[in-house]
Amino acid sequence: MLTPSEMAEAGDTTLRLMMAAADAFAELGYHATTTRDIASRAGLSPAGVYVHFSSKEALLFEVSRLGHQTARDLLHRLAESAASPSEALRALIGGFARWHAEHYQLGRIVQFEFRNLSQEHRAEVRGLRREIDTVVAEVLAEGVRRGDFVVDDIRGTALALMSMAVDVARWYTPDTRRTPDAIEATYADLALRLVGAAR
Amino acid sequence: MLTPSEMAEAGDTTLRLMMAAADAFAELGYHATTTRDIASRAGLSPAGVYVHFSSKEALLFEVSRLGHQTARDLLHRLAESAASPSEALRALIGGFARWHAEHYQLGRIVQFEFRNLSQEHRAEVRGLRREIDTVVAEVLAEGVRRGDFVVDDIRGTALALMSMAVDVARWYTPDTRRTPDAIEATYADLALRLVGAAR
DNA sequence: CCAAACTAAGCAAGCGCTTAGTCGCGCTCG
DNA sequence: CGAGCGCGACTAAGCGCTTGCTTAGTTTGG
Repeated sequence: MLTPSEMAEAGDTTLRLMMAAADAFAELGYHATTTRDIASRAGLSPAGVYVHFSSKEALLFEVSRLGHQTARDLLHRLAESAASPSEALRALIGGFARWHAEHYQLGRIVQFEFRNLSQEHRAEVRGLRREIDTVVAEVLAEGVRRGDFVVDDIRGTALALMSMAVDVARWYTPDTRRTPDAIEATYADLALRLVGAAR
Repeated sequence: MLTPSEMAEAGDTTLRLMMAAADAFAELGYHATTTRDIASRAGLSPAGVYVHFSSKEALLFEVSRLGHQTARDLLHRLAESAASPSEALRALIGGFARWHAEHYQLGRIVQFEFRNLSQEHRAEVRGLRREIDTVVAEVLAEGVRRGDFVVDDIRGTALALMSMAVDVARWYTPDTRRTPDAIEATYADLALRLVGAAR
């Protein structure tokens, strides 16, 4: 019998492969990562990858999809549990920035490896991206309607807000001085400033 | 004799190679670009690249360095010609965002291909990056000193400001709806909001 | 006639992926 | 009950191809 932590470490081989691929893609980039590298990080022979995934690109797609779904679900949860547009925006941008720090590997793949997906897979992921953008745009629209925010270009402001949070994945590493806690707090404050929120 | 536009098109072969490489790296990414691709975009045989550059990485370095220097010089010019910290910040972030749209190929290489440089070349480019960050941080500090800006974390705010502008290179393409003009105006306004500038 | 710019041909290494088979485990059935 | 069978997980070996880069030679302007 395995303890829970052994379970998590040994895990299902498919999941272990996805974690290994996420690590490698984030560290080296998709094209600089070899299938042999992924296999050895997961403790398999080079051929072992193809028992679980039909191609290297299919593995990227599964990792990218998981990342997008996780991000979308996080944002939905954060938006729903907020009492006002101001609180929602704080939670959204703070939480999203924090997520890009804590899960910077997944974040990098989501944000920077999109172009390496096949055309069909890109189309599928685009749907998830639209959902993500919509969450933010709706909070902005509601805030403007209630007079809490002063924003002339909702889509443009939403884009800039997301840019701040997304870019965290580009510079964050575990030995960065700033903690995820501090990042969350900073970006939540900055977000409210960006929408001219009444304070 | 060549007309100026023919000069620019034919150009010096080294420059033509750098432009071809910038196009290819921006479109496909460094590792997905082959030296054969760069050569044919520049109208040379595969071997012709190595008359002018010792390796594919050396070519990336020259392109990256040119991009960093151009960006740094632009920011210096913009900061110097402004009469107040508010005007300086408007010019810096608006101009930087605009630059990342108009020169999104160079921008992508500067921001997203950094990790593919050799260790020595990374160190050299890091120096240029520090200069770029310092320009923004100094404008923020001066604005805070004069009481024009209200900012508690200067480095953190500078980082977020740059993130907004840098991220333009990730999503911008020539057929984007938003024009560089509109992007400049939007981001200049957003920058002033981020620092709580008196309006 | 020489140096610099360029090319045709190709080399060694590494790539994604396949093939042919081994291993071990649960299940049937005499 | 246990011999044997089927099957999914996995590997050793390697195939065909592309890669970055080199070599040996040709062309060309001064």
